[in-house]
Amino acid sequence: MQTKYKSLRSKSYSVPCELCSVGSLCIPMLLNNTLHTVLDRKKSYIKDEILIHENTFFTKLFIIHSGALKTYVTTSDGNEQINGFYLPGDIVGLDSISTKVYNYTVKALNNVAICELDYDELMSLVDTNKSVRDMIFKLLSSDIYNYQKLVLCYSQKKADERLAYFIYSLYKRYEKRGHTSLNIKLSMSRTDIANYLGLTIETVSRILTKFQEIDVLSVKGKYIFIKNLNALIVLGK
Amino acid sequence: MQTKYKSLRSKSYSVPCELCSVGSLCIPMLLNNTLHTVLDRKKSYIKDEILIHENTFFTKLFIIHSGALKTYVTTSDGNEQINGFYLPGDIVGLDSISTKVYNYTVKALNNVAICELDYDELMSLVDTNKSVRDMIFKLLSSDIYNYQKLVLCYSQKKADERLAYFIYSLYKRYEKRGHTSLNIKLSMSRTDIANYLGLTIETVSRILTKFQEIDVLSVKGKYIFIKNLNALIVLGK
DNA sequence: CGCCCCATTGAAGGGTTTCAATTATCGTGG
DNA sequence: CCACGATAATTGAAACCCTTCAATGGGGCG
Repeated sequence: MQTKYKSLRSKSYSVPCELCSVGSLCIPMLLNNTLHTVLDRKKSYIKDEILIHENTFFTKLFIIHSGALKTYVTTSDGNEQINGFYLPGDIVGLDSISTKVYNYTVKALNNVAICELDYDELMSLVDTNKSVRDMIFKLLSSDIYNYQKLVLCYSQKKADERLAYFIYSLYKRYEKRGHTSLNIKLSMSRTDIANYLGLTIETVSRILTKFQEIDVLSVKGKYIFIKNLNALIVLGK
Repeated sequence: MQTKYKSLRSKSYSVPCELCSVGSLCIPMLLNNTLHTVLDRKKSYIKDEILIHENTFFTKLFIIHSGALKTYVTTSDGNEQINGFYLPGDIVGLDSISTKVYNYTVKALNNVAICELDYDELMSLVDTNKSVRDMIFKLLSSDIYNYQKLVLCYSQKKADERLAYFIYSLYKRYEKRGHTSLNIKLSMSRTDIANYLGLTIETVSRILTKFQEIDVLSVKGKYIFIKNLNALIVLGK
């Protein structure tokens, strides 16, 4: 089943629909042909294209099928402040349910395929389908859980711990979607990583060389090979 | 209306039920007398009492009526790591919907009055009542929104900015619940604040004296008076 | 009143940033 | 295909911020 998808799509990372955030919602609904309106499948955006501008009106959630996104806000001094990176299977926009607007700009880090979920129609689905309801609650809740862990990460960890945690979390997010390779291709620049982690690009660079010196990673441009996963986990906390 | 509540309860901070997180859910439901089972109102816990132990099975959400809570996990080296502080109107446990267990220990910082919401019964209410459904979604979503901002805070801010942001966010959380006083009584120790902010107690202390020297705050033990709110906001970012 | 814990203050050390220079990589055009 | 320029990444040295270690001060509770 998974191989079938792999052969059909995804030269790089993508997620078989069965492993997507929306999980059971997606495939069966499509098969039943009941929900074309809710789920607008696989819109494509090219690298650096902006999907959503900060503060525009919230209407739909985005689920990444393939590629990667970043979200950022523009600070008062005109700089870009990255909120997060989103990988295949991730869902973007859950915070906007409460604010009614998108709280950040969403930009494609490379060519992406996106499934778009109309929120209002999703809500009507929640009312009629308990498993959808439970899935959405679980999605929201696990997002909170993940953010809580992220807050701990940032409030407590030093630079090298942050970076180790960041790389390991990339690995784990891919793993959860069925990609267990120790080779990771970074979709984002060092500048983006530094910005996101609240470090300088120089520090990120220095730590990456340090991680190579102690044989935890092998870094070549945007490609990272995890030579010692356990050590990386320990470094990340 | 609000004054009525103020006179009835709350020597220190508490929230009139109309301003509680559950908002419209709480009062009308009780008045209708339909939902005694969902909402177990105003259980009391004394200072330092543990409401919930980490990793125990999740059954209900906690809404604070008066007093304050802290949540923490025990790290591998046996130390306490504080996740957050909860004030009147706040809701605790939303992350546990996905994990099915409580992800931290919940402890009373002083004598507290708590409303307890059974999750399963809340879900049946979600199915029958759209405004409840919307409220819960909004609660979950705004929690995500707040955590996103918190992640930005911790990943980017220096020690003095973190502390300024922390104090201002305390002020704002009280304000949202109807307490606009510039006098804040800290429910937690310096040690707790330092732990939570990922700083040392010495740094917290030094920054507080600095904030006094520049006439932003006046600090006397657990009491903080905000002398210059705008300056505090600027310092916090 | 005295004890203990919490908070404050000071000086030295370590980690991160800043500034500056060099090297590597990518896309473009010849 | 190579050369070139521009951008991204790496490396080094000094400055700054926060922590660590140590000592002192203060407030609450028996």
